[in-house]
Amino acid sequence: MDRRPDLQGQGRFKRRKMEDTDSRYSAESDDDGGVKVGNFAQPTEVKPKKEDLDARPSRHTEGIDQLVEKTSKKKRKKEEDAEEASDPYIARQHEEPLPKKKELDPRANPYLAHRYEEPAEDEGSYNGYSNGYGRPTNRMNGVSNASSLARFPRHKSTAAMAKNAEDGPNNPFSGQPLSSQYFSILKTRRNLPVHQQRDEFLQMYQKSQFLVFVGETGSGKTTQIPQFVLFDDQPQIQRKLVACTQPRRVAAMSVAQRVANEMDVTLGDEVGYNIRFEDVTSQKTILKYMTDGMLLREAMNDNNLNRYSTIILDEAHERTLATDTLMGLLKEVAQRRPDLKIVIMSATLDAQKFQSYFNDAPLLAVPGRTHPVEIFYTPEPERDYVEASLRTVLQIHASEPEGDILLFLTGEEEIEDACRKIRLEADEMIREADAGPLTVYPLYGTLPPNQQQKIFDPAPPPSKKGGRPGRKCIVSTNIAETSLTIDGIVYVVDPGFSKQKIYNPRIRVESLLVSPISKASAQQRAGRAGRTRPGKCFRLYTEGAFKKELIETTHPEVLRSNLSSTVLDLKKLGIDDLVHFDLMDPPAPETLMRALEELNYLACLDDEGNLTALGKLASEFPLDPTLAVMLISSPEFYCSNEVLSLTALLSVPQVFVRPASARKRADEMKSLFAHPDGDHLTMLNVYHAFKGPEAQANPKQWCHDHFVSLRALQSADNVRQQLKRIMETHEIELVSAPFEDKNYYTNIRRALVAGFFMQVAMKEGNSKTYVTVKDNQNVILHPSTVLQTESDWLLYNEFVLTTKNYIRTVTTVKPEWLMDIAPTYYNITEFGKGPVKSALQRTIDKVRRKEATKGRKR
DNA sequence: CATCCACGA
Repeated sequence: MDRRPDLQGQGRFKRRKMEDTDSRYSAESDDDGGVKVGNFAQPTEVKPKKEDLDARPSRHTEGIDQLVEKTSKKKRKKEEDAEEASDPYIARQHEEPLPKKKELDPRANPYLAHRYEEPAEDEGSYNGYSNGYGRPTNRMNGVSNASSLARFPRHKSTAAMAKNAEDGPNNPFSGQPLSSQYFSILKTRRNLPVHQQRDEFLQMYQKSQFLVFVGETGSGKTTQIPQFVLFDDQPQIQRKLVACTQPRRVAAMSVAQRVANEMDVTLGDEVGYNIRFEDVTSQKTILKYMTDGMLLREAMNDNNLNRYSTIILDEAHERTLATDTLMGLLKEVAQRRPDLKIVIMSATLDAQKFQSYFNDAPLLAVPGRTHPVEIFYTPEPERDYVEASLRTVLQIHASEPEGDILLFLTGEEEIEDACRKIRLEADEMIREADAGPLTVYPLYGTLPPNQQQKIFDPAPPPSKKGGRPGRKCIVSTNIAETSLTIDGIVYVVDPGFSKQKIYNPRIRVESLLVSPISKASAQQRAGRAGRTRPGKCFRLYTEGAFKKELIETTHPEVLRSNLSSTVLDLKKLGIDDLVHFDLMDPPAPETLMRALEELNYLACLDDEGNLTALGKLASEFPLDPTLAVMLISSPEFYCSNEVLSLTALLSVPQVFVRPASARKRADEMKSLFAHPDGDHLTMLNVYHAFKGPEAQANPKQWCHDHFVSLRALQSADNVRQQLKRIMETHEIELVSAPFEDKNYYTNIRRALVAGFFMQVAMKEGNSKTYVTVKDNQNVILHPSTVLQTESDWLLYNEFVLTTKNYIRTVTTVKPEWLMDIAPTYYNITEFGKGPVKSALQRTIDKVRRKEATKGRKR
């Protein structure tokens, strides 16, 4: 462990100039109806000035105009102590004698629950999903009957030729007669802005391997460009496909459906999509929409992406980890495969950066089709952005013409709180000032889907005939910035903050921080007001702050994340020389070093930084390396069935639900499942109970009654099946100790150590604080833990840095396990003097004494 | 006493 991959000399941050962009919002006069919203300066034209982009993640926390202290949270009413509830699910500690199996109430018996029948594999939901990525495409020469297309010269076609083929009478790809619906869609398609530049696009596409395509919202790029490519690239001739990647699953699915309609084919035939758990493609497929993560997975088993003739990366400006990794990979693949064409599609802001990254690729820009949005700034900085946003929303409701409101806040609690206050104030306005009705909806990712759907309900009608019109106000996290589009929004209120992930490689912690947004984000938010008609955006900061304080674009994820998973991916993608791998924004060398170090400790990389057998195996799993290593090691601990369930549970959203209205009952229900050794085993108890006959009789009711999330558990089931299949493919044994075995739970806790030995904290003296081993961070238990006893050593799943340093989802472990299972990491000579070292030394001494006693007895 | 932005495999 003394040799580490040498990372010296690669710590340069790339700096690239940002050019002026053309994306600005037109400013219109402020006199519609003579209504002026007080407290706002005149609308101003937005034109970002030239600025360098510093590639380093911002670690500062100061606000936009000034550091805004959040209003102190209302102290919650102390809830009365819950009555001692009887505990049918509590797992017994094995020190106690076990009751005989027959005496157990089946409902109370987690053992019976854990031996649930493995459900028959539902092929339907997987649609032939297979692990064999890059399987040969045995497609027949699909379009022999499409005469109009057969004459197409590959990579020499024109818009006129395409138009001719599109005009029918038969479908150029399937040969079938075209429907009347097709021709009606075709008419609207030809009105899209991109259509005007079809020839220009084709010429650039034909002459260059890389092409950067810039199109604003409403240009039609996501649906049309892949079709333009299809006519010219003719992937079916070579039995290849055109891929178009999306950062999000819903987008991949819905766009594929739309394009299938446009091309008058059945979804899954010529046009399909591929997301995790769902492969809706067939031998016929020539255009495939997919998530960027999915294409990355495929690339791991097909390093040259040989299945594809053209790859289109859509929404590249969002700079997800997968997009960035793919871009770096495609730069290399392009050299090995001169026949592969690559189109990068992005919003305007980053165009030049993409161009220069892809060897000065040609750029084509197409205007969007949106309505103008007036921007208002506050003349003075706001001290409290939550208070200011409430005031602004109410002011809009009081004095602006009809139209819905979208307010951006940072998190669930803030949003729910704001919704309550707006409702209260609005009711008063209706009573006292005859204001129109106002419906307020919260919106955030963890909200159940049926409640998320409510935001699409129409605004309320006037309360009486001829009364003032009603409107709706949506209070949302960043989810409404990109993932969800709500039509009918006319007013956007933007306080200028969002929660962002930050990674600190020094202490290996990812944390969420309320931070100022970027100019790009602010523009995106404002744009949400102009989807259906001209709108207004109220920014709760000064114009000066916008110009001077906000960074141009949000730092890409690759600069804000722990990269161990990405580094493992890159190794599997055949990138040997990470140091010279050309990422668009190279991460801090310390981050890369940390990732390599972690993977080395996990034995996924050897001391030379090469992928080990374990590393190869770990990369087969769609999991973080820690979880993958834990899962792969679990048969050694005779509990791979259980660890498989646990891994699935740790990969899905929180299983426990705790609605504000029923916190006490939710906590009571949770305590029914509590295991004295911690949260991991508690989650396992929930899962086993969920798979038991009582819960399966009516899962929805059972989950509701027990305050657990049906969605999360079903999703865990899904993940479990996928992981199980991968285990079977690679012949990783599925084994369990009998539940009566006194080591049943100990085995699982020891297996946890095999992956999470780097995430362990030790108790500090008699206080409630813990200190993480090696990184020496002071941490406390997250309030959600079920742990009652104060254990000296805890293994944690997550380090959550919010108001305090929390460790969340914890399990008690023993120091002798740590040294036994992870001897390299717990090599005592590598610890500096301190409480951890002394504690480890005491453990060694204790073990030695025991051995000695044993020896004498013999 | 007190509890996580959004995605993805």
